[in-house]
Amino acid sequence: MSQSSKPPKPPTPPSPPPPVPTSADVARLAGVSRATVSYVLNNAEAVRISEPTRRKVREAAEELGYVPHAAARSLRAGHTRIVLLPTSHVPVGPLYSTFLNELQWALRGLDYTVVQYGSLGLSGDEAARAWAELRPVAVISLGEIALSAHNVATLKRAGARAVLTVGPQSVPGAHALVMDQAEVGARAAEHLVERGRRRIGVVVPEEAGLELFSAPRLEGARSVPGAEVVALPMAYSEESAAALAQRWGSLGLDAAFAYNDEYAMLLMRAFQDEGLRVPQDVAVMGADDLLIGRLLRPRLSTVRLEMPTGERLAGLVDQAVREPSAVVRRHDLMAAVTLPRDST
Amino acid sequence: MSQSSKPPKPPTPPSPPPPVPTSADVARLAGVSRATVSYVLNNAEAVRISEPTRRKVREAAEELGYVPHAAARSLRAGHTRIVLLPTSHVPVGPLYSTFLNELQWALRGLDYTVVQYGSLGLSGDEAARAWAELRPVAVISLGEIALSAHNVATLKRAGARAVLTVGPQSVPGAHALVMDQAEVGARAAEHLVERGRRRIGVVVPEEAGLELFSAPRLEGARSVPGAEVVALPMAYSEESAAALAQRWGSLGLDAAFAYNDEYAMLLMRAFQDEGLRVPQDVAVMGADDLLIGRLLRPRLSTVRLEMPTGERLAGLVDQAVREPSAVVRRHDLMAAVTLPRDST
DNA sequence: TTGAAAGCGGTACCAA
DNA sequence: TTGGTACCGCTTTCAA
Repeated sequence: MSQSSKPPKPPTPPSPPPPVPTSADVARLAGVSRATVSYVLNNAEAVRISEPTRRKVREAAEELGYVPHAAARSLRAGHTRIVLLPTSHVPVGPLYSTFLNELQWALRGLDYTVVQYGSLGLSGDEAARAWAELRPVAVISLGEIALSAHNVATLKRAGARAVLTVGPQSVPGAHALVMDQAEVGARAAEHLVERGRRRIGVVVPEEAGLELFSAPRLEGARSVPGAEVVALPMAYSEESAAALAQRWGSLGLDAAFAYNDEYAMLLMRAFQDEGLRVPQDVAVMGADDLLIGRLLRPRLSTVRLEMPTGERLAGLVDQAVREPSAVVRRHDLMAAVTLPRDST
Repeated sequence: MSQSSKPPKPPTPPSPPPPVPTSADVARLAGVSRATVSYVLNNAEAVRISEPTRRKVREAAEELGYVPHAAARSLRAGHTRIVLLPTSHVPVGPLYSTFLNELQWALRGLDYTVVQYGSLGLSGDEAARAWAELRPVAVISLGEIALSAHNVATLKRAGARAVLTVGPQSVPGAHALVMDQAEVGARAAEHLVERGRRRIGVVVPEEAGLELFSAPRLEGARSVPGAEVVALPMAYSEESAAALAQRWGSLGLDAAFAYNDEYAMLLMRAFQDEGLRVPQDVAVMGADDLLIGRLLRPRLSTVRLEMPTGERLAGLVDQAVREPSAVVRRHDLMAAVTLPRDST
């Protein structure tokens, strides 16, 4: 651009953001080559660099506040250490939070970079594409988005060495840890039948995104001999619970199995406000063994699904990444256990 | 490698993973140049490509299952659209989950890629470096990790155009949305004093990672004239609550302000099991206005901190990214409001 | 012990 | 309307 004339500047080009320091800048400042910088900062074993040089490089990097560019690095390397964890943040409870924590911790210990990718409102195809763009070495789908075989293929073609699904159903091509939600429903219904109940209302959340869990729980309950099951839609609100409790009498039911302990709590409260006694007039059962269940009076009977530890899952991921073919596509089933308390 | 001899293969080199398709592969298959592929797939406005060519390219991409490489793209572009959301998954409740959902949704609508980065167990420095490697255009710290001015500088030098903090304290260099946790404590104590209580026990969680919130809440309560405040450590468990309830009589207190509604619920339950009447013998106050607070009997009085909507925060981020200098470093304060119910 | 240079995948300028 | 090509930042042979 010519310096002789001074064209009117646009309104606010205040300061062109200062350029991000690169390894070339570090090299220049330290008076060495970019190669040397790379060797020093990565503690390359295969090459001996003199101590004075190392110091110079380290100081230069420090002075400039140099941080390597992950994208450039992985582009060159041809692969990443990213483990992608899709999340769609349904309020799924502290049990799940704790598990996520463990998992992230363990994966970081294995030198993976855990990236949670919010996929709320994306279709399976859109989500899979978006994830594939990041070239993750592994994807762990916790069942919050329904993944098709085609989606799994997309991810694998994009270099994913492992795709694990933890959810109600297994997906072709992926290593599946099947949480059999149907078993949760079955255990609950069996318990209620044992307690002499026959006509069971199963509370199904109206909230979107929970069908993957709630539908199999309902079906599981239906599959139990001796149980007559009625599906009861209910939202996670006091109003909805109150409405359900009010028409309860006309339903002719003697037990309720709620989607989880939180829905059970809402409903039990509403029952009590209606003057219904738990468990005499109506038995109430929850699921997931949340802490609140033990604090309620009567204490809430529940069904707990054993989760794998985060560490175990992290190990599974790592194994699959190292030897994708060695890991035969097992279906690890997680057991559901009944915890009888006072509400049934 | 020679084909004439057959050297013993290493145990399991089963199939070298098939290479990930690149835009060059698409170009080859479509019989065009890489440039053309780029134009077509990005719907470049500045260039007119014939319809037949477009179709050829699209079909080739489809056939190969081509997905662009985000790292390569952003390397070339010199910037990303990544908004980094550090998470350390303390079980912080549905209020927060909902907010995160809104935020992610709104940011995606603004064409940002939201990446949650699990930073559990990292120091501020380690975390800032790890984040900086991803070259996010913006970072939104929800206060789960204490960010120093130096950390903010690291991020900015790495190209972050906006660093927002939402938390109890403002950080130099960052645009801060200050959630004044002290105000929460103050509101609670004021309310209790109004109700004629003087000696207030403030429940402080023993769980790590909550100090950033709990300490200011305690101090806020201390600052209220007429209130004598005693700090009471308690873990999020029935046992801990029961132990506290047992020694309550010896403490000479007439009210409890718990860290949040969940801790309040635990404690209230333990009080009742000890035969203490709420609110006659002891007033109990929670915080955060969780749903459970309304389900308890007596209904739990609480203090609610108004969160900004996810959409508003997303807008703030976008504005800061577009015009970093235009956004003067405001301190947006979020108000705390008291919700008196039956437990006080 | 250190440096020069190629190349990872994609974009955009300049020519044709 | 399309193709050739330089370049983004980093790692890693290969030479010196």
